[in-house]
Amino acid sequence: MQYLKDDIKNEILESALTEFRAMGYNNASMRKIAKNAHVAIGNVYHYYKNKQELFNSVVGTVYDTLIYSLREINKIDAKEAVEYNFQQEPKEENYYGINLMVGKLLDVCKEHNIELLILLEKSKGVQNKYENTKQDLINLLDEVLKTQMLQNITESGAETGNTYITYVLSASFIEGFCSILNKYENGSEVKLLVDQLIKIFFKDIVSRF
Amino acid sequence: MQYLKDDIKNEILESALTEFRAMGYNNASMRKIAKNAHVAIGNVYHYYKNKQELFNSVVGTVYDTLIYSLREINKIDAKEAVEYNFQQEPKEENYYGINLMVGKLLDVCKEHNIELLILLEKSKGVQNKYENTKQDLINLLDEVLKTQMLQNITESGAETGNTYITYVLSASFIEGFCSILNKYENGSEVKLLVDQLIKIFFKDIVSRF
Amino acid sequence: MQYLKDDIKNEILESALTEFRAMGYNNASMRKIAKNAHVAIGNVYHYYKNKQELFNSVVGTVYDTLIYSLREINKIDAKEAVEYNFQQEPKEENYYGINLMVGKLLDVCKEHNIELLILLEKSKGVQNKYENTKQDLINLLDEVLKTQMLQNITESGAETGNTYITYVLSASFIEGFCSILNKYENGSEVKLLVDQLIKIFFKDIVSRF
Amino acid sequence: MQYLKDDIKNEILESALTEFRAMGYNNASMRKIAKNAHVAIGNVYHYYKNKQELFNSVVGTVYDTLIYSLREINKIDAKEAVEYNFQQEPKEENYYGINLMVGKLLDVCKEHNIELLILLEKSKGVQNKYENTKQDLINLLDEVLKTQMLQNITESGAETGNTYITYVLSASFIEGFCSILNKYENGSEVKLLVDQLIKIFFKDIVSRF
DNA sequence: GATGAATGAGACTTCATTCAT
DNA sequence: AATGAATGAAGTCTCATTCAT
Repeated sequence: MQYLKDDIKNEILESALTEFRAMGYNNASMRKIAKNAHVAIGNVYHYYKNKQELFNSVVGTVYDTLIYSLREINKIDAKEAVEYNFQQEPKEENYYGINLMVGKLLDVCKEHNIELLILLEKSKGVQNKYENTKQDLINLLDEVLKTQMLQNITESGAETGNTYITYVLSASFIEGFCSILNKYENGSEVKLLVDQLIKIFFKDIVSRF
Repeated sequence: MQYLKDDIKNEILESALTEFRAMGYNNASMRKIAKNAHVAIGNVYHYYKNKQELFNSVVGTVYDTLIYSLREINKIDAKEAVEYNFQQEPKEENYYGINLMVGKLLDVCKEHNIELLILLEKSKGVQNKYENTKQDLINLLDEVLKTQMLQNITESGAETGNTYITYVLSASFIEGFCSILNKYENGSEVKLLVDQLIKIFFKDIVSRF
Repeated sequence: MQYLKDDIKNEILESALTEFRAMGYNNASMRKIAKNAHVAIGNVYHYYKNKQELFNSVVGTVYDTLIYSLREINKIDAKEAVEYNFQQEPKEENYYGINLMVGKLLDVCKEHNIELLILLEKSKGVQNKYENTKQDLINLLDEVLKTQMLQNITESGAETGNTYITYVLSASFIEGFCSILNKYENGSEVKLLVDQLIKIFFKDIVSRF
Repeated sequence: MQYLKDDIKNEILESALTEFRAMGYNNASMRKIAKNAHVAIGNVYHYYKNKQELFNSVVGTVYDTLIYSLREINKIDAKEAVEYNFQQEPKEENYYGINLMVGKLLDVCKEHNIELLILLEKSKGVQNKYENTKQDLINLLDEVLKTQMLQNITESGAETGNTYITYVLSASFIEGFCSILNKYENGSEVKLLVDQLIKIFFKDIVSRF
């Protein structure tokens, strides 16, 4: 019975994963989730208290580890971050701590691309913490860019112009990250592409302002 | 009477614009649109057959001109595009036809930031052509990058690696574009930021592969 | 095994008693009953065919003895009732057979206050005989009052007015009785209060018409 | 249209009145209400935001006037109440301010027997103020009896015994009141019976303790 | 005997759309 | 042309009851 029970839970979870990914939280239908899991609607509610908690079960773990990582990154002072990376990799691959941040991201979500994707792109309408994850991520990246990169640029004597540009870069970088997650489920392929994306975005970025 | 009728149509359109932008197609409420237009719900249906057609009327024109431009750009062979630009601007600002493409984008939508935004970000759930606009745009940009930029890279002897990276770049660039549209409604401010974004993305891009 | 089985049945019964009293028949939850009895929901249905029958088992005995008593009282002719009481208690405490009736009530339910309470106040929605117990009780009391008390009043030359007043008195007396059951579970305390209630209701009642 | 609209509202209201009276708030079905009003379920929600507000519309007015009266009665000090009545009626019809209280009750609800009945007997499960109306009424009456009647009894040297008896009397009196409301919709018939009930309950009550 | 997973009708509620006025 | 009342399918969720294990 235990075995069967887990089977059903998984089928529901997978059906939910599919539905949430396809429709987003708000437009996902509990009925459709039940149907595609070949389960009566009431049974979905046997395993998950409500839609919110089902969503929870889909993305909760990924969210928690993500948040934990973000806090870790926040704790590390900008300078330290640079030094920390310095000891591990050649300076020119450092790109202002982005590697650190994205690396942690990839570590914790290695096997949960889709969940992370849902969390970032399909959680509109959820009544709680999840809804703002993408914003939080963008804002954190924006902050990192502002405190580190912009400083370098100013020191170099160049004009930064409208500082909203760092937010734009953050948003577009996160989007690029998401489009990689969308395409590849294999962790190592994701890593390769993300590394290339970081390089293309941030190598010599000062000179392009 | 014709005049009055147009007044009402416009009020409905503006109300719809606001609602679609705020809620997206699926979660937009016809009742709220009617209410904010100070019009009875039935009267909305007098002017627009249904939600779909109202959406049509909000983004249709922008969509049509956008599509027309995309086709135009598609017609222009890669080489031509480069030459075409070459005659107008210094080569190093050319960035492989991106300026051309984005320039056309900005031209046609100069006064219709919000409509473009809705078209690109808020059309999930629309049952027709509109839903894929963003994809189409990304795909076109991807194609441009593949036919021009990748060729240059190959010629330079560098490794391109996974060619999906151009798609990723396209997606993230379009996202950056959208985040600018989201922030600024003033056309010239948008242009300034978009130009900077293009520069940051594509200047010396070959060397960053 | 027989012993164990009875243990479980009893635990279910007690849990049901609590739930029915707190929620009433309609809003009682079979799940909660099972949970509080530390028994699987399926096992409740092993012992009791359905909610209806579980209710049966909770109040059935009390109902049967109650009905039996009511029929007994009905059989006893009004005059006899008076005489019967006459031999046991001083006349002025007789109050037209009410003591007889309520006394029997108290006798049969001495140890089952709560069941009687449920039967009288919490059986709304039950699809059978039980639903009308309170009505039946009120009607019987009404009949007793009509055949005995009203006759006395008429003989005394007073006006009885609207004879529905006896029904009203019956209903309010039963309610008073219930509110006592609700407050006290101890049989002797209940008896004291009920006796006082009878006195307040029926002593010299002829003179108050 | 206005005429029609009010017709429908009334039909819904009457259907709701019937359903609430028969089933109580919790077990009343919005579908049944709609069906018996010959109206689509959605249309009920066009007129009334939800079940709660529909209930509101059924009993709200009666509740408000009732509460207002209760507060008025509370303001009047016990002694004053006696004197106040004294100037209007012969003392022996006074019965410790009960007439005042019940008279006000009857005044405000003269044409709304059923609504009052629903308020008092069928509002269990409502998530707000209404649920406790009957208790409040009983408690108020209990207070009046305790502060006035019990004092008289003590002065007379008699034993009051368990003072819970006043609560029992209050509860049973209110029940009698409700059973009258249940039977008669005609205001004057109700008044006659209620007056008789008061007399039977409270005339010479001291001597019956 | 015992378990609790599974079922599905029905609860309240929303909303795009239609239609009589 | 304009109104908004009316419709009903579909949304989330509950719960008595059944049944495979």
